Amino acid sequence: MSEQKVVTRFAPSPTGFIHVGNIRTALYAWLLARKNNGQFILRVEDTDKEREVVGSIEHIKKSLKWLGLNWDQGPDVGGPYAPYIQSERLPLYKKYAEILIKKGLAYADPFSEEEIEKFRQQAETDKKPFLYREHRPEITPVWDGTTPLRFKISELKRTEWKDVVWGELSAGPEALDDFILIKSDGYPTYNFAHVVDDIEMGVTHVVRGQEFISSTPKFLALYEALGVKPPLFVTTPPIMGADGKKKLGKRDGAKDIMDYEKEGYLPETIINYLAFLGFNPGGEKEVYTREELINVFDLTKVHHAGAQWSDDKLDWMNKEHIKMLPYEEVEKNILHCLPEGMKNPKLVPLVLERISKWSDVEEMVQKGELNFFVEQPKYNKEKLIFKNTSPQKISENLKEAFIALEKIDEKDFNQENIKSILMSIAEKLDSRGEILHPVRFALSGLDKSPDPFIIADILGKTETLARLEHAASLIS
RNA sequence: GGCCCUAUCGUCUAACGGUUAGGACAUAUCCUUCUCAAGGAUAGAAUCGCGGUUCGAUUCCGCGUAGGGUCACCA
Repeated sequence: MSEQKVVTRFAPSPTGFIHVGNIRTALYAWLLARKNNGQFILRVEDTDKEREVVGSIEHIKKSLKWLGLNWDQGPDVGGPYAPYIQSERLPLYKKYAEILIKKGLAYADPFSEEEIEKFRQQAETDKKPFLYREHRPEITPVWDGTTPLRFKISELKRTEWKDVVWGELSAGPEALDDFILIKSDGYPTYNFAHVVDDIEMGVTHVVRGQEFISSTPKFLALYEALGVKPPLFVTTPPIMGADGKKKLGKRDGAKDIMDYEKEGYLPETIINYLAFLGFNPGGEKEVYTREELINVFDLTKVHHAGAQWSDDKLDWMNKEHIKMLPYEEVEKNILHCLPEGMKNPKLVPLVLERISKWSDVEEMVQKGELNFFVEQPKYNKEKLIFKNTSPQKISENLKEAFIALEKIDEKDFNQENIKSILMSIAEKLDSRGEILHPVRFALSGLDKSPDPFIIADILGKTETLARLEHAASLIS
């Protein structure tokens, strides 16, 4: 009756940054562990020393931390199965290799890389899948560690297994091969090392992308050879690029997850969006907090087909998450993005409704959309004219606006009062634009801008009146 | 090429044999408005094809088609 504790892991290799595809797998593993009060392990699979990129472990940890995917065991925090870096666990793989050798289930590979390459090319010209086992030597030398150690598939059979997400899966005997356990450089292969570690660390749910489905029969053969019951397999669907139909990978321009931080997306947005790309709890709610996600996450509702990435929807979702932030938080972030001289809380509401992510603020500034705040705009006087209204009329209206606004007390010079007073004038005209347009243009100098009331409020009484006066002087 | 997997609006998805096939993003129109943004409303838009099973198929089965994955001393 003892309930098995859920143990999941995220096991990246330090070959650079991690992108959304990697992160979603990590997220599902994390959600699964959190939902079940289990353990989430971070394990570094650095067995390919050639592809290793310096600094990537730190970068990956930074990415996970930014997203709040905290790990219970791993490189920094340690844990009962430390170390959590595969290159520091070499003796363990050796030990497992010895067990297999003793059982007669592993042997030294006598072929050179060139010879194997020839076999492979032959298979290709024959249009057949390459299987090493078809070249398996009769007599194998004793393994001395200088050549690869291969796993000996003992029984060629159809493999059937159950995946938590995909259900019943199977593969023919051609999926089985004498794969390499330990490379000639002494490091284990992924195929071997991850199985050993998952066994040692008591991983209950192996969460990974569907690119591993086709090698699962090999893993199962290895579990069988070691006499260990395999864990549950949780296979996630791929994420497709936004334009093409290809799986999103680094080659197809998949971005570093930290780029999303730089662009000003909230980590909650990334988590939410990623969780829903390939999973849906049912119902019509789409914006979820981290805690809500943990609650509703359900492996049986993870999809099988790939889903296409959409920046549009991501932006929309980020807006939704910004709305959920306390206002002080929003203000802090927007002010942070504004350059010196523009760091004014009054600009925040105006900016807020025009952005979907923090970096949009910088874009607004760059486009000059906020320049009206720091300087008297320069423009041609023709721009003040509203449609067919005569310059005389425009001039009169500007003066009338000036007089009306001048009457407002300095301390009452706010959006509401400005609006009511200007609108009362506007209503009497043939078209409200006859006054609203020149006033707005006099204040902003922009074809497209926020309404004149908010701009006047932001500029303050003195500056507002000065700009109206300037406009009137241009046109008269 | 072998093996494996997948298939609902343009996109993300809901509907665990019976619905006018629902929602969201995007798009369009309208309202609000001098403009833009935001907000509100409305609209168009889908079950890949062909056969079965069934009183009834988006849903189950087969075939086809299309897409994806994989076949390393990479993970």
